[in-house]
Amino acid sequence: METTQYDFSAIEKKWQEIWDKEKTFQVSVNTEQEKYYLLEMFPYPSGRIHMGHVRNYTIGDVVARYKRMKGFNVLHPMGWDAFGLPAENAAIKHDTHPAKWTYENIDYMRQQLKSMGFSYDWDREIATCDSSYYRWEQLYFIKLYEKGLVYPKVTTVNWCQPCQTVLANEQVIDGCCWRCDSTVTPREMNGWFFKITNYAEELLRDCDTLTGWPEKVLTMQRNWIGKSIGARISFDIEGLDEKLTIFTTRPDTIFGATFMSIAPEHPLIPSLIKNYSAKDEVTAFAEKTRLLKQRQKPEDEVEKEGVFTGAYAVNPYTGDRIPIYVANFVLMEYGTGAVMAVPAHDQRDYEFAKKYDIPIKVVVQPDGDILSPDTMTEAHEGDGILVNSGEFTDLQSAAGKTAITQYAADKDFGRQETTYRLRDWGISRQRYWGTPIPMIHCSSCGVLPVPESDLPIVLPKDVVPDKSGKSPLHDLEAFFKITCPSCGGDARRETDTMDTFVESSWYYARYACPDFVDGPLDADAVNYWLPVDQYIGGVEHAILHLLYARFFTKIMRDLGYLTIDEPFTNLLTQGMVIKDGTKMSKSKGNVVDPNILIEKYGADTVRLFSLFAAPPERDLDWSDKGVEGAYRFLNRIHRFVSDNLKMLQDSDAAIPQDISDSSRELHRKTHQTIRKVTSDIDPKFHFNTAISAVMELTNTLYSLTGENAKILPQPALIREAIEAILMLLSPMVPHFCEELWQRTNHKVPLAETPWPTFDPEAAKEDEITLVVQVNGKLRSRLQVTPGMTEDVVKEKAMADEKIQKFLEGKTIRKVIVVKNKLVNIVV
RNA sequence: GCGAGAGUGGCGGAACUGGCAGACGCACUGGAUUUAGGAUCCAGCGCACUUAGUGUGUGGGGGUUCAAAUCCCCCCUCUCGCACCA
Repeated sequence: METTQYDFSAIEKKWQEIWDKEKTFQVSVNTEQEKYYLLEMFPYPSGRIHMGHVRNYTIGDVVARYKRMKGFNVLHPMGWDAFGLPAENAAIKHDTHPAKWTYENIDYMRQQLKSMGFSYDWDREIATCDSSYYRWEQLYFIKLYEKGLVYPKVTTVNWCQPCQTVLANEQVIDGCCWRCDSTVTPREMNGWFFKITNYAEELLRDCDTLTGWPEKVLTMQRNWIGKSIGARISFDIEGLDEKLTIFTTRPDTIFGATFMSIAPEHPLIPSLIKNYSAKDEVTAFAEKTRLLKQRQKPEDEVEKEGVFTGAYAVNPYTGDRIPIYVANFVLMEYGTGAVMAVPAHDQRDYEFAKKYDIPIKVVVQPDGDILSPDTMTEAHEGDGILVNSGEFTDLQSAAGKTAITQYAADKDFGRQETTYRLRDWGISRQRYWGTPIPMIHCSSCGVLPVPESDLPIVLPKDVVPDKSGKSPLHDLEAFFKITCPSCGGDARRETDTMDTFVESSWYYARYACPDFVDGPLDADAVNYWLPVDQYIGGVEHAILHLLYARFFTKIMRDLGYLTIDEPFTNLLTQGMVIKDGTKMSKSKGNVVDPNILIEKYGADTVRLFSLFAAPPERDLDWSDKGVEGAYRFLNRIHRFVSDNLKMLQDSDAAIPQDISDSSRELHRKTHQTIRKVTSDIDPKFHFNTAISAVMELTNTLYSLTGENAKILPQPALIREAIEAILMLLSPMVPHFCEELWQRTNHKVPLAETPWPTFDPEAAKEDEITLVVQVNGKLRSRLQVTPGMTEDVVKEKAMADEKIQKFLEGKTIRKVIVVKNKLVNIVV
């Protein structure tokens, strides 16, 4: 039983040791050689690798090994996204320290990755929780603070009283804490922000340069940035000195504004309702809405509601009095928190107006239609010709927008404005296991940065988070009690830590120079290796991580550490690994443990199946039977090599001049396979079809040498075919191929062997099958030599017996000949 | 609701620029080998029928074309993302 199956565990162990010992994949800057930087998203050290990692890293490894064979100097590093909340939770649960938990996980997972045979330069390994890494992040922070790109701001956060901590939005479930289930309350807190909005325009514009990114990801990023061009217009408020400023993308509809809606949090509310008899009602409504917003699930569709404030704005174009409402659908965070409402041309405003019996005024008439407030059943949001719009009447929407905005600018009550949905990046976390924020609060000097010479601010390791969930830093005097670097008085160190997305925003650059001590980045190394030529990871990071990383690249560039504008030239977002129709998860009990598979079939089989089952960007449906098929295929090659070892070891056998038909057939198939596999991998990454091509070659090899074969191909050609198989598969199943390569008497390992090239002459078919159709229906096939003239082909096709049958008694109207492909006879 | 992507055998998936639909693998069926099982090898395998053949077939309907999985229009379903963004 064992005799027919190859000994993968011995083979894999042997080659992993060789790669480790000889540092096969260690690289350094070499300006003589073209570089290729391949990067997969680094993992969070959660404990053990899962099938998603296996797939991601296998895809990357194939590309890295392939590019190496193509002669590139390939940088292929690996590291750990090692800060984060799970470590704190695990520490609390298992009564240990986050650092211990994290480093133990790293050790275990490193060994797991090694057992998969990935071609990493392990000398460049990074753990972001190491102060030699995050110290540079603290430096960036200070430099950005000095440039005004980092600033403190008080915002509303999700606060859980029992847990004594801020929760991220994702950790609030139905308005309650995910951990203790108590109600989350909004709380005003001071936090640090990165001014990513300063880069909104560049981040948007440069999307157009990312031609190697999936359109889907770019679309998501563009939507997230959410640029819109419109007008900012100030309305007078009756009886008040203050103005009500709104943002609109439809200034052309301003003559149709019949009310104003403002957000429940709008700061003007108290002045507006000051003399209003029903002001308590307004306050109550605003309060209620604000609370409701906290609770509500994002997918809930809430009915539009509002309340009149008793105040009126004045339309600067018409002089009309416009009632001001507080409305539950207006967001304080976007635009100015106030909107002019045009029920005739905005669906939300339409619904609101119908509900509260507010007049509807049509100011845009669509082509070939006449709208009337009495008959319309929904808002007309499209373009048209302006009506009832004073001097702007009869303009097209687009022209109207410009003219109306210009008028406001001339009269100084408005201007054109561009807004973005993107908001500044709040990076403060009230947690322990993260990079300390290098700032100081002094009662006399205010807020000031830690002097650069005092960096790094090392996260103290002699404390442990306790069950309260509160970060121990907040109470650790030894940490926070310091003297002010400016006045020498008592001061308090910032005890918040940074969002872990900060670490992953620049790790790709640090890999170029992981041991550099004179600064975050070594210019020579970074200029040589960056940008990343190919980045591979899950699509779930399409916005957050990838946007932050792009932002950080621009920041590092503006700080003078880099010269590139974008970090990742090409991006591949691989699909999920699913089983039985759903994502693998513990709760569904459909998790496949890579360790068990490696034990049973070996890493090469696991790699092969992850590549074969689906193209990378699609979801991969895990199938235990399919894994066996992959294993079977490797054994099939192994058996062929073992059975013909003597012949295959004869490296002197030359390809004879006069080769037999079966030799020619094998020779041709070999070169066709090299051509197909190469074009499938580069640039398409279609490993599944590449593998199937090698399977075909293997099948050809078996059928030409099997019992039914009349004349065996000559040994040199059999050796050529096996060599091709091993070279072509070596990026995918490296241990297996190296071993057989060595056994067949090759002295230089495959890792140092160039990728094979195909001989076009050898790949050329000397006979092709020509399809003959009558009226587009397949009726016959002809074996012909390539390159026949049209006339000869026509004649041959007409003469065919089967075709004759279909032509009988019919008139031939037309004959179409597609060279070397088909003949279609129309009757 | 808006945006993006996808619908092909029993299953995973192939099919370059419109030109033989279903490569390759899995499952299944038959045969060989074997004491047996496993492993291996050979053959078959979209569906239907009157089965040497013919018809039909790529979510549904229409269209362009000598020729459509592929291009155009309408519809249906699924997945993902955004979701009161003014």
